[in-house]
Amino acid sequence: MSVEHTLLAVLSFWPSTGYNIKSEFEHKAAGLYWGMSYGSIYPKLKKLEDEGFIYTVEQEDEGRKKKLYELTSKGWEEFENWLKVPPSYPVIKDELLMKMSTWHEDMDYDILITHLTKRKEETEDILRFVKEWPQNGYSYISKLGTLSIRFAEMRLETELKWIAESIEALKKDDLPNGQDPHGNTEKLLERRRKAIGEKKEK
Amino acid sequence: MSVEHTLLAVLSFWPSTGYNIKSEFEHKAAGLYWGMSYGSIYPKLKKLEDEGFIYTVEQEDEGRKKKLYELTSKGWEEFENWLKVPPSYPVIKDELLMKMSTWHEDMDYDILITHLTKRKEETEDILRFVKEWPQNGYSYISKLGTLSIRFAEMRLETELKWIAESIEALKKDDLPNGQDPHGNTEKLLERRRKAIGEKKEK
DNA sequence: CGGAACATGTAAATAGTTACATGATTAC
DNA sequence: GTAATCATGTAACTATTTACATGTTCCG
Repeated sequence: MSVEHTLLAVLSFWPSTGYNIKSEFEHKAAGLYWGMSYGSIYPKLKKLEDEGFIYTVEQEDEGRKKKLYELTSKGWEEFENWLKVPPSYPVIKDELLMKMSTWHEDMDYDILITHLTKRKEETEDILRFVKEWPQNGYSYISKLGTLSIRFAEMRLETELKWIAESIEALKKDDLPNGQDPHGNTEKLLERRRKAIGEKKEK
Repeated sequence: MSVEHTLLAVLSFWPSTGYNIKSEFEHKAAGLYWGMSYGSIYPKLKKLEDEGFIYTVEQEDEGRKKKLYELTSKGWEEFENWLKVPPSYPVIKDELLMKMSTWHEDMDYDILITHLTKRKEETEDILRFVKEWPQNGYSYISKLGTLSIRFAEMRLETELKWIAESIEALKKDDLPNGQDPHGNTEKLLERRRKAIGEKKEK
């Protein structure tokens, strides 16, 4: 998914500066938008301007000088054509799931519980924000924006439910049965013991 | 999140080849793991070997010659230390949500419904896989793997529920009310009309 | 015997972040 | 007056993908 189109999308709401775009992304990272660094934003804005998708509305009058960018007709066209292109399937990179699914039985479950607890708190924070956002009285949220936020909300609630279940299962040592037709759990632990043992002998 | 640690994590299950690692990632993209290209995998495996985290177990005997990589004691240590590091918050890049939340009222909702319908089918496919995976009789899934897969399942089910609700709302034109204290919806449409209009005059 | 899948790798291009440089304005 | 925030930008680095090159083995 291209940074360029994300910038056009943000500018479609209202004319913005590079700095402002970055701040927008800062806490609205509930899965609807995602972070970009200045090192990406400024060069891309320049590129989009050179290509005629956006233009600058210099604002020197009110206080600070800043470069407000606005969509051109070409920019609106490009943006709307992009909206019509079927979106690619989302990319989710969740280190916690990766770590959890590769955790092995010779490793302390308590550390995993700590990871889950930390995640619980982070998720609760975001959920709190997501719930208040459409009711704070000042943010602009369109009808479809509300529908999108509804998804973020549902997803976060599902996550919290899963975290609670998982911590419970880990604490009670009441884990579901896996599927291990070839005794891989034992093989893994054996490979590990052998590898670590060989080291000790040296 | 580093590719190196992901490779160590995959190799912790069993010794693998570069080619094999890539295939593993191919359909288990249910959010637990994510894609990597050969252009990333092979150089990184070499690097990990040079640094003593993995070593090759040449397999010329059975059929094709291939380089099986296995963890060294140093590799196990690095892997387990990585597991203990608190995971960073997941990154979700969902183009559909981005498009939906920036969709505006002068654009045809039918196209958005098409996007949602496509997403529904993709999600159903993955959910089907995720549900069968721990019961197919041959894949190795640890107890914690089952717990992780459970999350993928819950998340996908939530997504389907939201998609159904959203399509319904769009079809009936029964959308939730947004929050627009400054008349931004009208401003947006006005800016757009003006931009497109200016073009026509030329 | 030919095509699909297995298997390894590299070079060039592209994408994106980090760290730095610079300066204005606002709030205390 | 000084620290925080607003504001723009670049250079160097790091990461990652794409496209290509090359060869083997399995299956029909």
